[in-house]
Amino acid sequence: MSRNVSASMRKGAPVFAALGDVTRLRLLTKLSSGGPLSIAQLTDGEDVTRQAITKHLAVLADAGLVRDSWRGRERLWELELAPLDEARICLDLVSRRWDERLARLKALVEDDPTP
Amino acid sequence: MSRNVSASMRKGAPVFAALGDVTRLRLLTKLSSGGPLSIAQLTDGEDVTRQAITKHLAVLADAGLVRDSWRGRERLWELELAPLDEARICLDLVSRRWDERLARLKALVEDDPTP
DNA sequence: CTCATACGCAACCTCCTGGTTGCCTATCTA
DNA sequence: TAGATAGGCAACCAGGAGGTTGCGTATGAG
Repeated sequence: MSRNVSASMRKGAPVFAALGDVTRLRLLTKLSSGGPLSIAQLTDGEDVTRQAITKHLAVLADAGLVRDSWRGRERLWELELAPLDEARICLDLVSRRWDERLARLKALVEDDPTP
Repeated sequence: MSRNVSASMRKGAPVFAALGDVTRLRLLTKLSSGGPLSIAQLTDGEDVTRQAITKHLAVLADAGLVRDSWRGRERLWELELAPLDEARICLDLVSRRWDERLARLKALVEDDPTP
């Protein structure tokens, strides 16, 4: 296990899709160092509407990358690291297979002085 | 350097976007262990048209994730690892900031027996 | 109590994405 | 040389993504 490529991909793809937008990445970095932040706080500095930010947060939440909670009239958002690790695993999977293939090729060339 | 968050994000976002599709991820894993492969070979086993695969490859190429070369009438595609590393850096950046923040909070609580 | 603030919901718009089909060209092979 | 194979190009389509505006409702502050 952990070698199940197709499962790792199915987990990774939605996360990557969520990460594939500059605005959303910016939101994540804000959250990574900024504690739980309200939508208004997250919108601040961005050049799109609060509604747009809300939608982006929904996308991130669908991918499991953020979690929300209410405090009074504020909706606070917090980072969730687990999916990021999942994504990293997915990247490593591809990189490792590539390295293994290179090693295999190298072995073929070196270890075989023609039969 | 390497601490420039916004630059890392601008590099990472297009890569993530390219990775955010199961078909494309599958293509990458095929390429990661399968040497340079032709479009026909990459289409084989997939449940979409050759044209669709061609478009996916174009997206991957735009993100720098694959490279192509011609051999006769075949167009061969090969994996390119560099952008994957870029993506990993981007993930690490977020994770690290999060960890640093946690450490900061912990220090605040522990090191401060109320003034 | 009143008003500003923080947010949700819904409608709407435009543009991109993923996919298809049809047709045409180049190359390999029998 | 004829036919199969590998691929490009262009048109087309449905649906989703990202964004906006307008309006309504809680909650907090003065």
